[in-house]
Amino acid sequence: MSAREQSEVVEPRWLTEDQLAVWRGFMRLVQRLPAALDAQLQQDSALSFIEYHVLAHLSEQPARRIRMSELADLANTELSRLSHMVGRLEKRGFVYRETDPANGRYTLAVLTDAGQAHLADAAPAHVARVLDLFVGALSPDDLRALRRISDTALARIDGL
Amino acid sequence: MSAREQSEVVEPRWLTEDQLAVWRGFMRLVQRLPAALDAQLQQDSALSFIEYHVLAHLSEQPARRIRMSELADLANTELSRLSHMVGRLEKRGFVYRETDPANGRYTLAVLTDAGQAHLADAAPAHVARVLDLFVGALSPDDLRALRRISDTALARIDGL
DNA sequence: TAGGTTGACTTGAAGATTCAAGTCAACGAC
DNA sequence: GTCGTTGACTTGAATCTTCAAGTCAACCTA
Repeated sequence: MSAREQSEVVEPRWLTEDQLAVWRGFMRLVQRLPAALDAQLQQDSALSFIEYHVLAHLSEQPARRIRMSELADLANTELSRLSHMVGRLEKRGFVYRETDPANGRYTLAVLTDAGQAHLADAAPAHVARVLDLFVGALSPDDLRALRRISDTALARIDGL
Repeated sequence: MSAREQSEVVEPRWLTEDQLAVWRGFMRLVQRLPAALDAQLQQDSALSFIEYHVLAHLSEQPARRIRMSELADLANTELSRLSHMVGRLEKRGFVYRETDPANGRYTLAVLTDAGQAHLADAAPAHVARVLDLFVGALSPDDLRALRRISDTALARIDGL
């Protein structure tokens, strides 16, 4: 690298007024929508939004079990956080862990009947709120646009 | 309310396959985009995403000061969380508090020169990442769609 | 097959957020 | 003017998340 390049000052890039307005609005949504869903779940079912998703993803797996690391990816969380969280869900009897019989390096999280039942209790009100607050307002065009926007951004985030 | 109504079972509502796919993708974005921005800010400037926004909003206010409750709204957080957060920023010398001289019930948060300087240091890399990961990929149509979607959802959330 | 490496968790402490109370200034009713 | 009420914070404890280490099984590699 040349001295010229080393000392080069990168011109700061900024958002246009329009971009900034959309960005701020979107960030408002990004903070407030999960908070609203959390509040409903917490009140009605004593679950956080992520705990709900952990149970929901588990219930969709064959034999209601899946590796911790895969579950962490599905639930959009780090493994450490998931480990603590599953520990708490385990104490409540909703989940238990077992070493993967096929490979001792992996741990499987398993949904219990009590966990499945709790999820089934929680789901209707949660889904209703998702529809009322967000998804129900999306037109087919909105759905297409949002899918495209999400996919593009997620690809960029994965590429970090 | 009649006995008929009291015992009425509400038919559960569910998401279509298409809605569910979009919703899951969007929630993935909602969790991962802030995490990616947090990581960059934390690494480069020892600030969380919300702390950054607190400083940014303060710097835009006349005399770089604003009521705690207004700041909480702008930063999309609860007052209690903001109070703890401002306490930490205060310890670092980025902010201080004073009772509103116009009305003793209010507290003003004030951005210090050190806070302003820290924000100015942090901003370019943060804005660059916002552009790279998200805003830069949005077409004018995307911007319009996203603004519409955010506004609709936020109106519904506010109406709770 | 012993020794080192990698990947998948787990753990405990430190730090942050949430929840439920508590404080305090201003206001309104009497 | 005193008394309750309201609204805007603040506080401390409980809970949760993050960070840095630690453990352990499987896999290389010599």
